[in-house]
Amino acid sequence: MSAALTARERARRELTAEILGAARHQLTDVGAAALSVRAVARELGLASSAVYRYFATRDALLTALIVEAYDGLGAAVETASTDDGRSTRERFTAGCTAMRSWAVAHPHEYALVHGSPVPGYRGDARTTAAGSRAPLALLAVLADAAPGPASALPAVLAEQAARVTAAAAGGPAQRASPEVVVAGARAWTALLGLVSAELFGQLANTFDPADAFAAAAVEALADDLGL
Amino acid sequence: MSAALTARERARRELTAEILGAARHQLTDVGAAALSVRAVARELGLASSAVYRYFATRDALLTALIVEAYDGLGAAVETASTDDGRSTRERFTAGCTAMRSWAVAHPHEYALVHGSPVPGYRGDARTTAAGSRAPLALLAVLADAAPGPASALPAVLAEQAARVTAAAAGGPAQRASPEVVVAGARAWTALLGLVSAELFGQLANTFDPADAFAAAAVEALADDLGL
DNA sequence: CTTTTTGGAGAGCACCGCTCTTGTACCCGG
DNA sequence: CCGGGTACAAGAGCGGTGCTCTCCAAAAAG
Repeated sequence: MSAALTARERARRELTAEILGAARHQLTDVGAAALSVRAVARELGLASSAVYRYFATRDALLTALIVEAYDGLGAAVETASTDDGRSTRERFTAGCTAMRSWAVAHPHEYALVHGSPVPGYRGDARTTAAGSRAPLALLAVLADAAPGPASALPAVLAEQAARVTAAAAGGPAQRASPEVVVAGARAWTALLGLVSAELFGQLANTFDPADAFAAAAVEALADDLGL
Repeated sequence: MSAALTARERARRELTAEILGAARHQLTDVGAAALSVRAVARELGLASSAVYRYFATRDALLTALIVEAYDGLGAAVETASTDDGRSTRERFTAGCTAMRSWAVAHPHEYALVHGSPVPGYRGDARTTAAGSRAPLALLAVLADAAPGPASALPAVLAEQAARVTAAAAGGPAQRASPEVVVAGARAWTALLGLVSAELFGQLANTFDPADAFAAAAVEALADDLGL
């Protein structure tokens, strides 16, 4: 009964969406740190107290934006690395490049999810699920690739890798061997570092327009994975 | 004439140091986002307006803390990777491990310098100089190592690498070949990503106690560099 | 039609960064 | 040694913040 909504329920959904839209707009405009509930209310012509009927706290609003950002990043990486006849290496580098492109296009959203965490903030199940999309997409690409030199994995690492494949149940990443999971996680953190360094100004005065550096780094990442 | 200080100058220096100490204390306590000038003043029994005689703005106070953090991190990496007969690989992995240990011990300081930048903040010469210490220390270790497969560097990258060695004039990192500079920068961003992922909660539910993962990642980093 | 629920608006609390004014203590030159 | 200029702490205050409370109108439920 999706059509049988009372006027109130319709209004509630619409206003929730509008608040989220205004918050999104303000996020891309001034960043998460400067995002204020009062400004969102102002943009919509509401009293600030009214917004709290829809999002109990500023953090709840941020959480919704975090999920959106994770989903946007995950979708970008997934579509860029889909299994469509290309080689594993091409799919992997395309996924990495998509990750960087999305981050460059949405710097505040990227900072929101991969920058310093908000002081009192605790991620819940929704955010961790959404946050897994992008790394799992890359892991799915690697899942069928030959596991490089099968160095014996320490017990802790093997067990943690098993946790990852368990979380990926149902997806193609489930097939990844523990060695590949660990290598994939390394590659993912390296990619995070590459993009974060660029966006957070760590490359200023050195590899500043970072396109060439990022391209080389992604290729080197693929090399290191034996692709 | 360091002893010939007027009472005012002495008081000024002491109070500046005390303010910085209180700010440092509050930073490690509640993090940069929640650091407030008023709380610093409260901790010292001052009026908040008095603090502004010593630091013109909250950002100025943060800048001082940023320089401190960069210096602490740089010193840790430098001492851990000093040239004392150990192999290049050992010095490199020790430097990487020191970087992670420092970050784990000082999470808020690490987030301050390598997390999402403060909205309106612009780093000045002091911060960039201090910020170069740690990566340059690692580059110094790599400087004399054989440059891996000498893949022809794109012109942009070669020129940017030259900028790095120029900035390292006088230090041992100056001797690094462009290929080594690029490889070192890749390793540095990878290390940043590794530590950031751990500290910022990106590894939650997967490689959560990250000691084993970090150790494996650092070894892999050394492998990839051909050490 | 009455009662209950819902969602606005507005005032208010405690905090923030920062500025301005005011009164005092110090420093220095005559 | 003492008067003028200056550095400085304090306090009030401005405009902003997140969030809570009360109040009231409108919608839903009975």
